[in-house]
Amino acid sequence: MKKNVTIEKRKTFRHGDLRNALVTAGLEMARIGGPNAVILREATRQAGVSPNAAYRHFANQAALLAAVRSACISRVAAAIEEEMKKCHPGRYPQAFARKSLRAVGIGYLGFAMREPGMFRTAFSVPPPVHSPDPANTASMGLNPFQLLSLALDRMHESGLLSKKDRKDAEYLAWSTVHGLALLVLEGPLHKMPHEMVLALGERLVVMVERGLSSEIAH
Amino acid sequence: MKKNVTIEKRKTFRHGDLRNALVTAGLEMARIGGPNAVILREATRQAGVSPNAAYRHFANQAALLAAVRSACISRVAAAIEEEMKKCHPGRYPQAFARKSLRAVGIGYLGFAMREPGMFRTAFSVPPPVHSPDPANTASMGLNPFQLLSLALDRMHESGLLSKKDRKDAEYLAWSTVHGLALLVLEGPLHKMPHEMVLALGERLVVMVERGLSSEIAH
DNA sequence: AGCGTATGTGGACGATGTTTACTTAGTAGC
DNA sequence: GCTACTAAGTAAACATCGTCCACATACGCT
Repeated sequence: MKKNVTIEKRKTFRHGDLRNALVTAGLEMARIGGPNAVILREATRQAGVSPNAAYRHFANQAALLAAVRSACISRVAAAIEEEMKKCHPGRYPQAFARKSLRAVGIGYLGFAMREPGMFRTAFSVPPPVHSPDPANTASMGLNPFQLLSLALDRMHESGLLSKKDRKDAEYLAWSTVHGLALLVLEGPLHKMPHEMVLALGERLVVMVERGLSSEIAH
Repeated sequence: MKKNVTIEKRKTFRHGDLRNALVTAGLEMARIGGPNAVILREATRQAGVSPNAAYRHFANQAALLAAVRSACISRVAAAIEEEMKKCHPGRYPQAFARKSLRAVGIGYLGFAMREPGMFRTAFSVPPPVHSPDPANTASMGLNPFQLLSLALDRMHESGLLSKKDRKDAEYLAWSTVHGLALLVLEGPLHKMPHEMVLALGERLVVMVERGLSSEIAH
């Protein structure tokens, strides 16, 4: 029934790479069942090791969970990057800026839909995302928050956003997509069909783009 | 050390109101530690009853948690109502509509800041909020989602929102405030000062109001 | 009065996180 | 190359949690 992928009974007394094995196992559990599903004992089991061995690498299960969370955040960042790669700076900086902002929002939401467990794990309880912890980044070296900032900078530089409106705009923009994602993943919008979520996502980023700037209409 | 407030050793064999006592105990635990902190055994302990007694009133701990969640949602609705009571329909329907929408957003966010544990408990995993379960409502008989709908209806009726823009607007608006609340409560914005959160909340509802309608500027 | 049943009790099981004490083997120093 | 240090894994135990089973109690209906 249970396919223990990783228990190929090692022959060395030392595992060699236990810390990583535990995080990997935890990541898979998070992927399937969210943050509450990352069980310390189960991780050691999958690594083919006694429960206590984990305590040589993590202070407690919260520490393990924190490591798993970092990994999840990196995945989010990677998903956003993937989306951002699709937009190139052409001759119209404003179009580029808009596309960048949209990429962040859609990348974020897309990941949430594709990997609900990891997404929920990424954003719960005490993540030090704000401080640029390299463990949270993907290939560009930016965490999701910084990727969003980048997109907003492009908006500002291209004249789409005044300096005043640019300030703290990441919080507003992020709130929006994050809220939709969580309402769908573990909230009352639980059974909303995927395509509708994505359609709402499109409307949402438009709303953000329009709503951020105080220029047009007061 | 531990003040067991409610264990006044009953003399009747029957508790009389155990179901309620358990929910109350659970609510307090949720208030302090969020959904993960509502422990079935602890609830029975506080009610001065053996652990299994709970199973005469709830199928399992998930059922208890569901009841607690409903109570939490009611509190959210009550907080929103409180805020909505402050705005009266005057001679300017549009002003009334705007104030209503703002009331929903601010009431929601305010509750999230005041009662983080209950708020997090209210919106996690499988809440049947969508169906108008009377257990989720407050004095007006409306759950948070319906209160939001009401405010948006006022926007529409007063001409601030076209029929097209009105459609599904509750999802967009809700996403926004909910996202900010969760980012602050259990996300990366964990240590943001309260006043800044509320200031952002103000900007947020403005953004929603401006961003919802496609009339002005496309 | 008697009885059915809703309600509460006691004891047990498996699972989890965590601690304490012990074992093993890789490595650094002489 | 031997030895001693120490990082890494093991074993056994404990407290807590959710849950199941069998049993006890007393409320309220006939």
